[in-house]
Amino acid sequence: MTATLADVAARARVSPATVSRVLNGNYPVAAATRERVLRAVDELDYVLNGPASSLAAATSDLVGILVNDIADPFFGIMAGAAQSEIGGGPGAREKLAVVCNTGGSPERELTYLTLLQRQRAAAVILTGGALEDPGHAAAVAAKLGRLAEAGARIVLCGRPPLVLSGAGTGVRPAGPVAATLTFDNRGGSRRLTEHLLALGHRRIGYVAGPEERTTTRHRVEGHLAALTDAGVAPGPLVHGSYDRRSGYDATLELLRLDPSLTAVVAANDTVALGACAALRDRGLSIPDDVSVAGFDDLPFSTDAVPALTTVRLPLYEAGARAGRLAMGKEPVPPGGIATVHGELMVRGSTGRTRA
Amino acid sequence: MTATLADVAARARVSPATVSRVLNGNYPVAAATRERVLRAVDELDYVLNGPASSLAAATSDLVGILVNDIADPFFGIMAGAAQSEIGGGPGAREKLAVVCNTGGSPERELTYLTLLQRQRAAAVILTGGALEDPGHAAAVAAKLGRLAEAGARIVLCGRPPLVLSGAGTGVRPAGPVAATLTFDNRGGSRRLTEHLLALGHRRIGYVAGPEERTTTRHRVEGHLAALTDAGVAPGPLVHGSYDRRSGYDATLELLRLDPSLTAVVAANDTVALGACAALRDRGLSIPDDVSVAGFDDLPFSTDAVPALTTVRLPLYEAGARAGRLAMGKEPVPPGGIATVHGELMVRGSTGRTRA
DNA sequence: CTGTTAGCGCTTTCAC
DNA sequence: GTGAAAGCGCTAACAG
Repeated sequence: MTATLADVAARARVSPATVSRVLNGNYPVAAATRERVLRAVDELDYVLNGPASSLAAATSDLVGILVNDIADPFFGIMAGAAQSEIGGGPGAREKLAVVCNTGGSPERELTYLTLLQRQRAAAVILTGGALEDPGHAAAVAAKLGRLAEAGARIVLCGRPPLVLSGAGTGVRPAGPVAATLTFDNRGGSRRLTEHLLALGHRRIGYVAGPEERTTTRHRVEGHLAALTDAGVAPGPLVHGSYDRRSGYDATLELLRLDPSLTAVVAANDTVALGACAALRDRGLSIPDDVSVAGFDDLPFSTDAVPALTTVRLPLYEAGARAGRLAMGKEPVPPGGIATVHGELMVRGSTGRTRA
Repeated sequence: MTATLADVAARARVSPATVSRVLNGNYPVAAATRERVLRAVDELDYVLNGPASSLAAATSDLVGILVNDIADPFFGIMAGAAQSEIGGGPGAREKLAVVCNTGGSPERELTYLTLLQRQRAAAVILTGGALEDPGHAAAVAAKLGRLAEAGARIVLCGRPPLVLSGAGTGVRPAGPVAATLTFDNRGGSRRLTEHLLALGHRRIGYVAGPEERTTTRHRVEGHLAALTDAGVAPGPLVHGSYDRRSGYDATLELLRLDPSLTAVVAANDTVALGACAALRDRGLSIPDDVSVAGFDDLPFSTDAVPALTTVRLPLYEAGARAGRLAMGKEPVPPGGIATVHGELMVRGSTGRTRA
């Protein structure tokens, strides 16, 4: 039914090998021959058989991008940026950049990794925070090891460096991960809280992300570090998921735990939006009664009313860089690890405490 | 290096054929034998070679989901829902649901379709509005035809039915598309504008989406139909892209074209957010001076201040259904086409015109 | 620059 | 219920 490379060869009166060579463009072929082959391809409406070529070449043109939540622009922005650097690059053989949504589930993360391994993926990019469960971390590390062995380039984006288990003896190889782009969640969070402290806030509630996640922990740590340095006692802290509903509920709980709160720091912008809604519903004005701050600086944060004070993470740039790293189009940073810093964006949702 | 099926066979002291059979679970194998094979698989840490198996079986377990903008939750929600119905279904052989971001570019849409065809994808889901360029539409239809011929199940989600070219003679096959889930953009838009008319608005500006897109046209048509029925003259209309920036700029332009506007209808919620920002910056209050309405009812719309009046599209449900349809887990609707309706959500951003 | 020759690792009749 | 054998369609040496 479908035309094969042999059909093309016959029609162009050349050998299959020659057809393969012009298709892959990785070998000198006479212009006239190439012309003839290309015409035959066109006339037969021929499309290369991916599985066959992957099998023979022992590598595929699939690049997997794992995200925790595809409906969250935090991941969408990174994934889209990475994809734009991978797909349709002129010259090189077209790569198929695909995003896989783990939904934050460890099992699905492992399943996707296996599926990608099965497809002999050329590269895998893991985005966003990791689960801190040791068992799962080991399983992921092992899977990545096998992927890397099979030739896949592994890139971490917005995720802390892989901690290699075993004796921590001096110099050791970078492990299976080719490059890591880690976000300075701790530092960003710290600066954010320092900003609040500078505005006079002393009773600060914290709506944290899901427990056992690196992102959650690092942001909390930065917050606490700022408080400690200032000699201010930590306010109430409630965990939740990364959605507005969770921000809403958690803020209500925070208010219950400490009605004298003057500021709420949220795990991210989405959560902060929920926090704002809860405060409004309680009749509190932002920032006059309570200041609110988020994290990430997603596009909608500017449009919140009042606009959200937050920490801007260069998600697009980081995603694009991860994509280039995965393609080997950019040199790996020294030590294999680069830290991406956030920028404090002070906007209307935070203000001085009342006199 | 990597273990092959033959290795597993040797270790389990059975033939490769038997290993294949237990792995695919599509053939009777003695319990004891299966047990032995599974153990060998485990011990060798064996992972099936996808390309090899796809080549031999002439079909792969890849399912592609095409989206116009992965950073837009409109697509993220649908894609995530579809993926959850496809990936990791117990029993059946694990499928790899992957999302491909076209960025709204026709070339990339075609490229991804070719890449998916090359991989011998088991199914392809196209989400969101289509470009109305006849040439491109024909190219896409042709590609889908070839994909379908090769055994891929094609599902359209949130996209109008494929119009088959050629003589429109009576009964004709459904074409390459197995099922179409189309959104009633026209109807939803119409009800939204009727709502505005009922509130007394007569000068309504419209921020439309990108030109030459089905979604854009249908929403505009519904809006105009409502106006026509009410004998109200259309207000100014400006085209833009589906982002907040575009909504901001377009709204300013609308205000310039007609300073007496009392309402602005936006192409979608994101655009509406930009519109709100523009109005506020102009010192106009919502909805006292100008009412604003969006479309889609994305999660953040409830949190806008005031909360956005919009048309709720059941994106998650539609995406999930598309996923099931792609897997053949759900019967195809009669005629292959099902219309998904939107629900008018009246919230704070629209109000009566001033007396 | 081009043709020949082996497989790549798996599935699938067809026998037993 | 299990094994043997013949490819699936392509790439990659290796010659020429």
